[in-house]
Amino acid sequence: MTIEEALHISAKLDLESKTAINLQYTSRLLEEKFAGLLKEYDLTTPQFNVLRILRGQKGNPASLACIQERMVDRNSNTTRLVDKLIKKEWVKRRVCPDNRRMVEIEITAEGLAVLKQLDPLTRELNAKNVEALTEEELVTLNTLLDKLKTNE
Amino acid sequence: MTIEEALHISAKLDLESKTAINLQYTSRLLEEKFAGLLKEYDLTTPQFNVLRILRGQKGNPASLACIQERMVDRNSNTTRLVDKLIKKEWVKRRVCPDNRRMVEIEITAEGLAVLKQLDPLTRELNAKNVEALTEEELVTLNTLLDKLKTNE
DNA sequence: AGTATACATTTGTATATACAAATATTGTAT
DNA sequence: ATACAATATTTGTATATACAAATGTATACT
Repeated sequence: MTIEEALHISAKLDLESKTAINLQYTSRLLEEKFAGLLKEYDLTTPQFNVLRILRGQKGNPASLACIQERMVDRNSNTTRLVDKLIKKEWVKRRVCPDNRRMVEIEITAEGLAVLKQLDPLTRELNAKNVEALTEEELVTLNTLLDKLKTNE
Repeated sequence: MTIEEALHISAKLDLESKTAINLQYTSRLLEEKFAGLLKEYDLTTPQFNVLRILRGQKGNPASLACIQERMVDRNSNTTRLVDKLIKKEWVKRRVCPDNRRMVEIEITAEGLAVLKQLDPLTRELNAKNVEALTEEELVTLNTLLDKLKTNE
């Protein structure tokens, strides 16, 4: 399906705009499916990302600023995002003893268990979402996306 | 920049997950820049998309359902989205005379003027956002994205 | 020490979004 | 005609998000 078909665009778009729009549209399709899976586990995408970041810390706690820095999604109000996860007891928070301005956030055993349960499911869904591409095409796509990001 | 670097991921991801995440992350970078431009013109991304869809109608009005169908973004509550645009006088709404359940939405001259003003700016921004890729690479990227969408 | 500045997080508030239920209109079957 | 289902939109409500201002803590300067 071309992006013109998907959006019912008749006017001819320049290649650059077409690519930018296509990227966002395609991404949105994947995001929605992913959000659907997470919802079954009472998680939103930003919440899931926070959990994943915390697991990546391998035992070390992370500050709020650290989490924000690594979020894929818009990251405003990480405080309240973490509040939700605390209420579910998937993370815990304490004031950093060395610097009481900072806060140390850590994933709990329950949080790790949820992620562990989700791991095969997210892997499976991701695989399904990109199954239209061969391995070689996946490598190419990754390379192009990485190149795009160097732009910053 | 690889996606592992961007997200500070040390664990090795399978190629499929990596690609899915990379796609969403890269897309988000573009989206944010685009939203920044629109904001200067008091527009959100969904609002901009509605205007663009209406312009694409070339004079024919569109129903709410028609707009929803064509939206790139999540499309819940198109009613209130259109309300915002009406308040700015960039679109107008009237009940469809043939079927009074339906509503006919049309872009105004002011709305068209705003889009016209934005056209070169969005084109320029899109071009800048993908400038790291050659024309050939852009074509390849588009092809891969189109292929990915056939999955539905 | 006292004051100003920078830093990290939290809170207030306005707006946006998601989801379900409600409303209004039309089409269909009896 | 009447009742019932289908369609298109709107509204209520809870939650999420964005942005700015506020809070509390640490650092630097005099």
